[in-house]
Amino acid sequence: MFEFKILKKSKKSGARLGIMKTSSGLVETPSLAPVATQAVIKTLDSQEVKETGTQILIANTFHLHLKPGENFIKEAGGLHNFMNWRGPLMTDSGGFQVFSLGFGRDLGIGKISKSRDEEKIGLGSQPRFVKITANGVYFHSPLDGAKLFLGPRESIKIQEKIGADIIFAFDECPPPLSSFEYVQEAVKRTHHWAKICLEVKKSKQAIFGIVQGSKFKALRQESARFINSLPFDGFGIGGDFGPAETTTKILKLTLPCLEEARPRHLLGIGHLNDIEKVIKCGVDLFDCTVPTHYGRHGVAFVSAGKLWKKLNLRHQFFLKDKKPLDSQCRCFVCQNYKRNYLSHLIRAKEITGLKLLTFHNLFFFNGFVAKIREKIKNGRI
RNA sequence: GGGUGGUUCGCAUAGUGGCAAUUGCUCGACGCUGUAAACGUCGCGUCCUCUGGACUUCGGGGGUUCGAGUCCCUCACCACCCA
Repeated sequence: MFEFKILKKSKKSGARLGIMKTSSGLVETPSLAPVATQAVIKTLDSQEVKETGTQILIANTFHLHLKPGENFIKEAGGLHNFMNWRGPLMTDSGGFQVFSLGFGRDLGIGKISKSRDEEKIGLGSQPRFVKITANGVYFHSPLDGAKLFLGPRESIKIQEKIGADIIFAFDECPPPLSSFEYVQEAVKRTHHWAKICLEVKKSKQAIFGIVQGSKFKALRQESARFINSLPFDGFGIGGDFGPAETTTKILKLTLPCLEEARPRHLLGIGHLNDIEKVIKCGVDLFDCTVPTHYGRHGVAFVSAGKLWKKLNLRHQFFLKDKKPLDSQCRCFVCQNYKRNYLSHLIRAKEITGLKLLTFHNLFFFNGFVAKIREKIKNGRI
């Protein structure tokens, strides 16, 4: 069962307020999907994740295939039972690992352009440790080096066994330093794979097709039109969008090529700076590791008047700071603990420190998005 | 009193005669956007005109040597063993 209902469309921007119905419950959109790569939000249990206001999680096909393996999850009663998360779940297809374990690893870069880097990836380039072919991708397991192959058929089979409510088509996430020609080929592969994913899927899970095209407007639009022509339940928009300032430009050109009635999930974008901007472009869902990842690295996102700021609790300075992490925040961390203690825990590498910051950051991000939903409702954006 | 081993960057360590000198931790700075991520990169004697240069270092003092953290003598301290 899968439905998406748009409750309100903004008159001031492309923002939409909606409800996504899945077999496991509702998701108010726009929403953040925190990243539970290994069927867990690192440091938190499912009950705690719920208490952060999280409505939907995204787990990872590639990593769960390696460990514990989809068959174990299936035998455990599917991902929901396995991890005791009763709400909506998605699985990413493994397409991001084509990048992160491939060119991302080779070049030591993330998927977002940092500057106007020169294009280093030309047509026909291959990463060192990953081989990309027309039918799929050969990987080496980051756990033990074992060879493995993942293509559209494999990814879908695995995702069916894992059993999330929403699954993603297998795609290739091209690196930000790609040339036009390289991305063009990657988009072709992704489109070819998208069709296969739809053909082989037998389950009743919802499936989202992924739009690629990097920073190239023509490719983005072509990809959006193509993916839109296929009977996907929703859309993922992946890859990079060039330097920060071009992200919204590209989204504004891409999203109108997608049927309005189907939800759009922006893959892997969700710094606080980006969230409102992308929602105004018409994004309904997005996932991002920033709140959890930064939390474990000692950084808390907190209110600063109407805005926000980052606090790096690793700094000794905070050992003298007796204020709550965020005096405007109603989460249990901010109700019960002070910055001096949190800083101590982080500096002492205590696991509870990582947990408390993870909890707060997720609570903060979810609250941040909830406020944006309010703004759409009230016609303020 | 005798013997043996030790004394190197905040701590712990590596150092064969050519070293401002290893590694780990601590400390500091920075970075993390579909998680190879409780992680990574860099710095950590002093100073400077800082992709390089100058100066001062390896418990103290003396010696051998072109050159000593490394060899010799001596003193101090620490550890263990024997009285």
